[in-house]
This record gives sequence, C-alpha cells and structure tokens, in this order.
Amino acid sequence: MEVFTRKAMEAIQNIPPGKVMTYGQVASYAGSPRGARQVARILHSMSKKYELPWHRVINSRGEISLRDEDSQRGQEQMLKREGVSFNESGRVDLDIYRFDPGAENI
DNA sequence: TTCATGACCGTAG
DNA sequence: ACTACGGCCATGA
Repeated sequence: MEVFTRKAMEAIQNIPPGKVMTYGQVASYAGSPRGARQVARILHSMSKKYELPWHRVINSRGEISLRDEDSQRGQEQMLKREGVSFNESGRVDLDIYRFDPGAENI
C-alpha cells in the first residue's frame, strides 16, 4: 500500500463529526494534490474493511458524489444527523463546514 | 509489464 | 447555470 493511501485514510479518520472534506483536500493532505480519484477509490474499497467516516468526504462543489440515489440520501441523512445542513440545492456550504486539518491549533 | 478504470478537479466556452 | 475536455495516479487484471 502506498504512503498516499495510508495518509489519505488517516486524514479521513481525522475529520470530526459535523465537518466535511473534499476529495481534493484529502488528496492534497496526503501528498498528492492531484490524487482526488484515488481518494474516491479508497472510500469505496477500504471503508468496508476499515472503519472510515466515508460520509464526510464530498466533492469540491459541496455535493455528494454517489451515483446511487438511495446511497445519496443515506449519506445526506448521516451528515444532517451530525449537524451539517444542506441548502436549497442539496449542497453543503463548504465555507462553513469544510474541515482544514492545519487550522486547528490557533 | 501494459492497460483500463474511477464516489474527482479545474478550466474554457 | 450547463456541457466538454484533459489531466491525474493508485489499483487490479
């Protein structure tokens, strides 16, 4: 397993409830700013074997990227349950809910 | 080894 | 707002 994959998983696990990260953010944090697609791969393959808060990872538009509608609703509910609200268009306001790993210690 | 595949991203029209 | 296109790179066959 590549270093990128491990760091990406670590980044995902560090997302606190009520916050979200984009694929690109996770990839960038893991050392590959252009590795967003790999993050997506990690989510659907590793989230079954490891316990990853996969629902806290969304795309750069603040939308849920699942193709399956039922899964989309599921993820949306999980996020709502954590306090993440969706706007009229069913999107998350990233300016509010985006989690920045480096901005914690003030 | 090469090849195709993605829960993506950014830019351009 | 939308579509189209190219780049991206770890993974599995």
